Amino acid sequence: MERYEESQLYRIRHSTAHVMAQAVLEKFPSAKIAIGPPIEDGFYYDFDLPRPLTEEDLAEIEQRMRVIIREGHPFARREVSADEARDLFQDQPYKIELIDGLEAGGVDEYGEKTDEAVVISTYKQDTFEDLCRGPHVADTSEINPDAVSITFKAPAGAYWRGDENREMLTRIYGTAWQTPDQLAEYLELLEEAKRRDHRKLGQDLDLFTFSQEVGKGLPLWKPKGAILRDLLERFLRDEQLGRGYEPVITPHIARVALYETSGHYPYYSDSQYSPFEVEGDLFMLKPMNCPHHVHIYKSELHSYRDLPLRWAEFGTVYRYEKSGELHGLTRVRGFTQDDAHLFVTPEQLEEEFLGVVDLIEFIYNSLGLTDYRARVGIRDAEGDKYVGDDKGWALATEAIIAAADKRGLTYTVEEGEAAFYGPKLDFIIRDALKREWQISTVQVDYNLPQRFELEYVGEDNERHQPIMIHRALYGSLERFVAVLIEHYAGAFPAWLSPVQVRLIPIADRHVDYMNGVATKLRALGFRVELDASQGRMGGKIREATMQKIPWMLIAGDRDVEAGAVSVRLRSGEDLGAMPVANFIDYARQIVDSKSLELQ
RNA sequence: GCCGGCGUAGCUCAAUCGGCAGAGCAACCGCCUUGUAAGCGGUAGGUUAUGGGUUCAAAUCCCAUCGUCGGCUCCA
Repeated sequence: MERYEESQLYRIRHSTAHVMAQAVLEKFPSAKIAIGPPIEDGFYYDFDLPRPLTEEDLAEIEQRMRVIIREGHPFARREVSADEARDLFQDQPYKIELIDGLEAGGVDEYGEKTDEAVVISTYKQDTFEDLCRGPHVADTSEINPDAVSITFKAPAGAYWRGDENREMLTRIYGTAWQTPDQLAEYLELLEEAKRRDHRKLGQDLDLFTFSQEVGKGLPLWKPKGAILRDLLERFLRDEQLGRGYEPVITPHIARVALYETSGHYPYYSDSQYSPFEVEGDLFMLKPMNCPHHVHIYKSELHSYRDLPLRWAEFGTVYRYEKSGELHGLTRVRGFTQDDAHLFVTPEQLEEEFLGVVDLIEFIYNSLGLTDYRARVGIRDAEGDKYVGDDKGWALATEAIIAAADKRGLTYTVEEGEAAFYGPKLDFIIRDALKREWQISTVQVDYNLPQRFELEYVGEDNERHQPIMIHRALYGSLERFVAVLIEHYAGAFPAWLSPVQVRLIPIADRHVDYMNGVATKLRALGFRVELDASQGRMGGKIREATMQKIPWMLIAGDRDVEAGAVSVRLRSGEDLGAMPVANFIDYARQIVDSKSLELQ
């Protein structure tokens, strides 16, 4: 496949960014320009502007861009010396800073390191010349003015060079495509994402809520959301039991000293809540479960015959997130991990690691999350944020890559993505809208066992150090539920639906019959609601459909007489009348098999 | 945390230039007794996020705080 960076679309977007900068400078001649690269699905350009932008400004700039594009200006490249460049951009302090950097050969305009000899080049279209390494289209006529938009997304603040200690600039986002149809399709995708937004569906479907008085970033699970989450927990818990895991339970606070030993405290101090004093000792809310589990291990002497130990806990942890970073259920200040720690011998490492990968893939497939990729996160060169010796890191990294290869996973290796105590294998799923979410993680850890002096007695009667595998499949339940809500657009598979069956009597005289059906279904474990409210059947069908309830069972005189129900699916499909017993057989099969379909 | 937008009934939204806070849905009460995506009528629901200021008069203008949305950054 053609690399995005080499595609025509990339050049179009990069060039449109320049056109936008020209239009902005025409409107605000005193504006300072920073950088304007193409990004996934579009581009942006950062400006230092004399005043905040309004919607009218954006519309005006967009119109001006179309005019510039239609005029058909060529993009002219030229190479300049650093001094020439400084002269050219003497009124542009951000460009000067970039030029200085380029001259030093350190970084390119994206702030990335480069070893190549740096050639400073500019591109000029019409009246606008920008420091840029390109590439660009040959002429603005290659841009379709009707496939460009900058009004589709609000401008936003962005720090110069992403550094929160530097100037706050105004970032204008744009998108550009080759045809207006592609633009329309993209905008439609954004609309669909809005419709699927878990925050909106969470409210519409009564799953969860937030309260200012409780505190931001602290989700409150309503009954329908709680049952959904509980079903996911039960599903995994049962599966884990069948795979030799044992549950453990640990409290929500611990002494600060625990995290000093584990090494978490210094490394993650800015995402932890302030410690509090209890009887002269410092405690804190637990930011992670592993040190607790480690101490369960330490509570007795283990034999190699005990290993592997697989201990799992749905452990709630608390981490400080800056207020501006909170987002629905995906970024919260307290969340529950489906955490587990495996204590293994070196000989068991690969098999146990593969066992975790197998569980991950089983869960994904069960939920219809079939589009995912793996990522091996290793430490980066500098590495002052890591603990442990090189030998342990090398062993752990080799083990992960060997296991991933054996499993036949396609994966990428990315530097700087490791945990502070070890390398890891992450699973990233793509949801129904092709958005990526990092969900599962498996980590190999030689360090915590060392820091906590864990041991087991080997066959040789000597003390040995076990290796720990940290793993989470859902990651955080909150976040996972959010991803599922958006993936399914709120229409959960029947086994996960908070309400599986809505009973709709056609007239009041059918309510008694429906009560009997409800009792029968509930006794079999179905989650059932009877809509005995005033109103027409049509309205009740509409209501149940909007609540995305899988099955609507409707009964009037004909059904009562026949001991039947008329079955309608949320998709609108009418399965017609069937004896209640037949519906039960059919629905049980769908639910028990965790089918992703309703028939 | 920072930049910008927004905050009106449980939900979705209206209220012209600063001039009587309103509608639909939901809730509640009735009527209708219904056959596959909204039957009809009524009742109730508000310190317009909070606090201060300007004004004869503030949902509307100004300041602060809180929340929220879009980003930046980070995410064991």
